[in-house]
Amino acid sequence: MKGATIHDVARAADVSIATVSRTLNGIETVAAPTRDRVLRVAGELDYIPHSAARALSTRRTDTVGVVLPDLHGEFFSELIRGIDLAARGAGLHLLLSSSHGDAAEAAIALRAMRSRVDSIIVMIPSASVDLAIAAGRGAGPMVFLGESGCNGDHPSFVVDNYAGAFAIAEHLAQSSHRRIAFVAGPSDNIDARERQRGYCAAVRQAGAEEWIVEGDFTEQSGREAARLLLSDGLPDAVFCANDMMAIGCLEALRDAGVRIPDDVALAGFDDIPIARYVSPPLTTAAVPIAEIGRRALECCIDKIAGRAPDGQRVFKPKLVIRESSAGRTE
Amino acid sequence: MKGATIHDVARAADVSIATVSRTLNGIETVAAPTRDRVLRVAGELDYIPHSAARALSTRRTDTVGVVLPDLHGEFFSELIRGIDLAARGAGLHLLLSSSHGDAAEAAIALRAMRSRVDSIIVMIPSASVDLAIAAGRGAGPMVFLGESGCNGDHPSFVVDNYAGAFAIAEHLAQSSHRRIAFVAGPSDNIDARERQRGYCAAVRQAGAEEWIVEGDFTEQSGREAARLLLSDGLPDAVFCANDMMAIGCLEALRDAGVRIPDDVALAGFDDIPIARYVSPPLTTAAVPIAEIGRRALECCIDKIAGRAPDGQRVFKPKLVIRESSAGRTE
DNA sequence: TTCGCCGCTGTAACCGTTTACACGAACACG
DNA sequence: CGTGTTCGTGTAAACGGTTACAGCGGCGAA
Repeated sequence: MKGATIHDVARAADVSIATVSRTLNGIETVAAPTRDRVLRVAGELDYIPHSAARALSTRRTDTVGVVLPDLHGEFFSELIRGIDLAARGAGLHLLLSSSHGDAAEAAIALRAMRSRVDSIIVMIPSASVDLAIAAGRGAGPMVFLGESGCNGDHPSFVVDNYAGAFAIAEHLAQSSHRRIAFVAGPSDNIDARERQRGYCAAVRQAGAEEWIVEGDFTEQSGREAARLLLSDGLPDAVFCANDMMAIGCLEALRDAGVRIPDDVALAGFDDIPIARYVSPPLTTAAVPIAEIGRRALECCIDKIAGRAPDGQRVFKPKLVIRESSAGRTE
Repeated sequence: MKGATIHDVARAADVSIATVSRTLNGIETVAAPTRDRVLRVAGELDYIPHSAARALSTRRTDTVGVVLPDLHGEFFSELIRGIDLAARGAGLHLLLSSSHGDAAEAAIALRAMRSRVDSIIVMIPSASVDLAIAAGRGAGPMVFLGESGCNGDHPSFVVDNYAGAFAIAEHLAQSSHRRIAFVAGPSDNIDARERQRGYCAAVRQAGAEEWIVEGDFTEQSGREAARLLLSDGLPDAVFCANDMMAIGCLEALRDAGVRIPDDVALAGFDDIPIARYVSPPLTTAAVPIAEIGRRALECCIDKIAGRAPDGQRVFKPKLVIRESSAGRTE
């Protein structure tokens, strides 16, 4: 009931614990008959090596830590799925933690993971990444998700937010929308800032004016932005810095009787699965979320093995045009 | 760089490792000046006890394992969020694993968790739960999610699928829909079977006929069910065994020019977040997913502490009527 | 025969904690 | 001034593996 130990196996197979260990780890030369006997006995006793004991001895845990700002919603679900896929393929375990957007909480989570993992995938929402780097020190190689300000001395997976946002804003401008509003993300979020930069550049290029409304990536803030726009006089198009805000915006505009895309065109960013289901389906910049997760985990594996260089891997989002912006043709 | 050990702290504070251990664990009587000195030194060295060593010694890992059929989509995201919330509140870590719906894979995951966790939350999709129970043996108390056939010798959190489905079908029947089709879930899934039973009872009570179409809980299967219904002649209402299928159904019907709820009323089950966003918003049976996750983890804590009885905790879903079924009033 | 080598196996040290037990000092009490 | 108690601390034995090193039998070559 209490789990067989290596000593139990050794006794039952009439060998020493060293031989059992060698057999089970596949390494070194163990005589065939001995090996077979050990394997048989281990199977019969349902022996599983105690992971803590092994970790203590080998300094490896076969576990990767994952620290995300939140676990809620489509985006993170998709990310975790990609990470899990790669992890189970490599026989690694996943230790999960969320920081609720708080850098201090993230630091605590990272510290707590120190001896529990071989490597860490971390996504820090705000620009204050130094705290995290300090906290994660000693927990093995760290891999960053998102533009995080670590200056190239760690691997990081980033999205080309500027290019994606530029493409979206350009697309909106091409459909003869002159007045294009932008609902921004949190000001301390680098991804959000880059998207705003892309928007500004495209709008300027099209000879239109910048029109920026505050937001914080939540559906609720999208709804509030829409109310503000409704009272200020509607633009021709609204570009929200992420899909969740676009959905909030969509609901509020629809409730106010605004037709999309006929009265106002709408676009988001990320291409979370919901984006296809809302009505009308949302134009957005598709980020390969699950693939980024998978690649990040593979990067951890490489880092643990000592290969894998530092520096950024940039993913360029794909413009996905759906009905929310495709209505007007002049 | 390599992480200070308890010996380093002991040496620096000029005490024995036993005193350091006692100080840091808060227990026993350590003289105040000694305690202060140890704490100060530990802080200066940024000492964090090695979790594997501690686990080996105490046989506790402060970690709870979570094994789910999948990590994809709204339902599991919400569930994990609830679990995480409770876990971080209790200072516990989360070891995550998905079984991809395969009972054998779930068993592997459970075995691998044996010495890594103090307790396990497990959701087994199919009825074959015995394999899992055998595999999880020795990994601490197990808590089940969903109707799983463990006959009361473990705690389990289940939804009253029968009552929820009955309520939905009754609601559809009350709106003078006579011909109500049911899109079923996988036949080896107990939740799905119970929902079907609830549907059948309500339809029989209303004096209508049973009309069952196959499905497997995926959006795709919902779409196929809709095509079948379109070719067989449409019913007055369609009740899908979960929201994802209802969404697939909705899309396919809408594409075919069917108006919802005017031509056909539609309902799902679960109340995943998307259900509110689709157009028209979906009538469904609301399951408190995140709360179930939270309660399951709290149950793990209680089980570890030796309290917490076995047996089922039943959650009764709440009927949520939205536009997809609210159209017709005769 | 003797020596060296090789293939296989066992012994024991180590990984970093917790904790039962022993021990010494201080102190109250008869 | 012994003796028993209490308080604070140290010593050492677990916990369950991995692995360097030693040992041993058999075999080929000198």
